[in-house]
Amino acid sequence: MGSSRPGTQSLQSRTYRALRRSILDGDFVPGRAVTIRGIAEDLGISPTPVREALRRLVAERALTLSATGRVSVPMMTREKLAELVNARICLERQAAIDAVPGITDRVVTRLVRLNRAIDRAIETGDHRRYLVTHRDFHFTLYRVGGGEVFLPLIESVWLQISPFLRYTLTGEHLSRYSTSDRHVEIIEALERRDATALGFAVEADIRHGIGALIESDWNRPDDAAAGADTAGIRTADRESG
Amino acid sequence: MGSSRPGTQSLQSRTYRALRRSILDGDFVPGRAVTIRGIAEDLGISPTPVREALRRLVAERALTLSATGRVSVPMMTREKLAELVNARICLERQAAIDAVPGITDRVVTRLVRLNRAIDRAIETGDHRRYLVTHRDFHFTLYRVGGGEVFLPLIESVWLQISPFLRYTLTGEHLSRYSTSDRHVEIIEALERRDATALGFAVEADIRHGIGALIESDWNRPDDAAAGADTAGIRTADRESG
DNA sequence: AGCAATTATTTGTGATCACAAACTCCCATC
DNA sequence: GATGGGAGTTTGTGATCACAAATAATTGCT
Repeated sequence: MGSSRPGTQSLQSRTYRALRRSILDGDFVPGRAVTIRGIAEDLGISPTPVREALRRLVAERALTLSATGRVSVPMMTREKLAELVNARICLERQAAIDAVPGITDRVVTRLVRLNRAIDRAIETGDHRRYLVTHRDFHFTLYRVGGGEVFLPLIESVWLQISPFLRYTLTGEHLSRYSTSDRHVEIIEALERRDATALGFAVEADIRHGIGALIESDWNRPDDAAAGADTAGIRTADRESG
Repeated sequence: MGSSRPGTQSLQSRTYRALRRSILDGDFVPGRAVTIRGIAEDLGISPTPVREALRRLVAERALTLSATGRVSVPMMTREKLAELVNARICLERQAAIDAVPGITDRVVTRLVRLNRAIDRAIETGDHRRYLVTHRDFHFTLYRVGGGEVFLPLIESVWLQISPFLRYTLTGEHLSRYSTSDRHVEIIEALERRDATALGFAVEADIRHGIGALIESDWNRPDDAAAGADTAGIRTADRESG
């Protein structure tokens, strides 16, 4: 209605999508404040659609709203990360299992190709491309059996984890803790249409990918937190709101 | 900031809470259109905060946004309900299990008391009070181990199911399919701090509560759907957006 | 009467504005 | 030098307005 052309989506929607993508791609630093007018100026639009896009991301727990109304990228705490991993396992194992009946050879082929793309990203050290292909691999699988319920829930969890990945999947970790071998297990389970094995493979993939990186980063919380206004992990930071 | 008094919450927040409560309490009829200006007039406020509250509920999947931007209470489909039940089982079983370490006698006592309140609501046929106490029972449990991750996810699923309960948990069903016996199993598992048994009890409670009602309503989809502008269940109604 | 086209109304979108709370920066004071 | 207070700036909130798309109502035709 406010759209200039009929085919064009709403400004609020496009803003939301742009911000969401930035978050998933790891552009948002935990703890950074996000202002409505700031983004509005960057995009050359009025504050109104930006406000709505931000509030939507807050509703999806991708961003947090302080008691004073300020929007910021949430901090990660040890407890929260543990919960997020639990939630990922819960939801994604079920989503994968639900996908089994709908799995075709075509899907498997695509997953194999995506897995190769992930390996390439790791080899070349392309962090951003790794995040994109890795995400594509998982959601391609979940979309198969997926409906309107599980996918949004899973996306919400991924949005909450994504800003934190900046501090973990970088440099040496990226090559050392390659997840592609776990993905191979997932693919093999899919080829056999073995739901039980698939569930275990997905759980192993999640635990391996996140769990290993928790320890690696937990033992030296200073190198990331030292940098300027950004802080990676705080032990227990109760937020109001 | 826009708040007239310092202690007062934002209008948008209060509007959101009011609408959300109405949805959970079953006041919203599936298929009904919700207009921004309509609610704004009812509450005597400007459209701005109402729009934000609605968009937030859309983000939480409590309401749907059509391609034209119109907000309405979502329709229920067979597939969607199955997914919602799966999601409830996934998330709530895990939330209950996570709660076990934090369970105190005090919590158990409160759950027993809430369970009695549920029974009273069933006996007196107070549908609204049943919904409130039933919800309170579950979330009291989940809040124990609960953090900032699982509870919002679970709440989102409940918001999606709630409008549909209007067509199921009414009159005869309310008394016939009493859930309190399943709640007793939950309480007993809690008293023994038996996480495994608790998981099964929660799953049984969810399957029993929803599953039985699926059949009962599925066999006669006309009595509810016949009424005026409201429609309860549609077999497969692909929505755009 | 049934149906299509046209008009009228409703409704969402996005911009702008006023206001107050929150934040920042600076300086005076201890 | 560190701390507390105060002026200036930034920021979120909510109201209002203009506009276009969508829906509803009405008219006109067959």
